[in-house]
Amino acid sequence: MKFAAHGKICNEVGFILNGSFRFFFVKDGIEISNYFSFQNEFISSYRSFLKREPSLINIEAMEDSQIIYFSYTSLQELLKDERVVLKMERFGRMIAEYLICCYEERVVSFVTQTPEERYRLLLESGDDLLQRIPQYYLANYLGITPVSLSRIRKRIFAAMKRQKMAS
Amino acid sequence: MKFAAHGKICNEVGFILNGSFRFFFVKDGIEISNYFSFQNEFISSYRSFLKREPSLINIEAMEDSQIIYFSYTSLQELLKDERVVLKMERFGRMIAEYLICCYEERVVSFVTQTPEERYRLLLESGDDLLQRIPQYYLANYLGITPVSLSRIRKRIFAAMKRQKMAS
DNA sequence: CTACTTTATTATCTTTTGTTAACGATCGAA
DNA sequence: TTCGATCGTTAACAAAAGATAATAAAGTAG
Repeated sequence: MKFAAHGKICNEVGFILNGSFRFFFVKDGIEISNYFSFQNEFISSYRSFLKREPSLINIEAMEDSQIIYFSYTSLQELLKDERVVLKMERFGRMIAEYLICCYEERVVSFVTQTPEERYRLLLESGDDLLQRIPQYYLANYLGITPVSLSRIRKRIFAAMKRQKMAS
Repeated sequence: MKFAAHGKICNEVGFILNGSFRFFFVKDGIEISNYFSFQNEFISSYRSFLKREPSLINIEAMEDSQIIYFSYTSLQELLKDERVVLKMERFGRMIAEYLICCYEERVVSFVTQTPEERYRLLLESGDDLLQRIPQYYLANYLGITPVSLSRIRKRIFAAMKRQKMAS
């Protein structure tokens, strides 16, 4: 299922009940995965939703998934009722703040860490991501090619093996 | 002037009246600049401000600057008054949404573009950034070293010169 | 189980980046 | 003006990443 598409205005904000979604771009005809969301998370091409501009990104289900969502027009309808304005403002704020925290950490990692460091930290965190998405998606997520990630893995696991031998 | 410091909780959200601020990390004793803000922009280590957690980033004035700001405690005070809750919710939402748009574009550029492409696009955009910050800050911002940026500039300007000769 | 497709690894080669150090250029203070 | 510090460029080398192709491993459908 496609939730958002490049070049089209994103008219919904969704909440994943179960399943998983992938955020990606198409560059030179190749898909580059950028982010992954699982149950109990909000998804949206939020910039497009807010600014009413064509989306930069695509969002697509990776498996059979269930979501609930509200549309931009239904949000506008709701906001005609004074009594719900406050709650919707709060709701919008919470979604935005949730997304900010995701983005901030991600930008930090790109500026301060090498791809190898990013992958090491992900390994140490034991994040679900490692189990739930294929390695070539993960490579994109880290900002490198699948081939390069494979080499990084080789380096890391060789080093771990040496450590084990020494102990 | 220091607006936010690594390891300390950020208690303010500021708005720049004039001047400029630099966001940076310290890694292995070296400062890595990550973002820059100028007049009429909001600044905050917003994740720290929201979550009441130690800041990951530092924010510091690059020149004499004037800002107005509100503190977390004054925000809490304000929110005791029912009549301002709505406006503050909206205000918080607008700040969060503003920051999201900055971050989203930045993450996209890291995943889909090479450092050279990022610099080329910045050149083409004619962004003020190019005039207002030194090149070694810009290098950090692009995720590379100053030496590497210098090489990229050489490549680009050599290519431009060749194009000019041909025409 | 086999054949086919997809994903991961490995190899080779080229390009780019990081690191370190040297060299100019620029700017401000003495 | 001169000294010193800072910033940008360049050079040389090592390390890492991209591109491409071949191979191995894993997963799927028949």
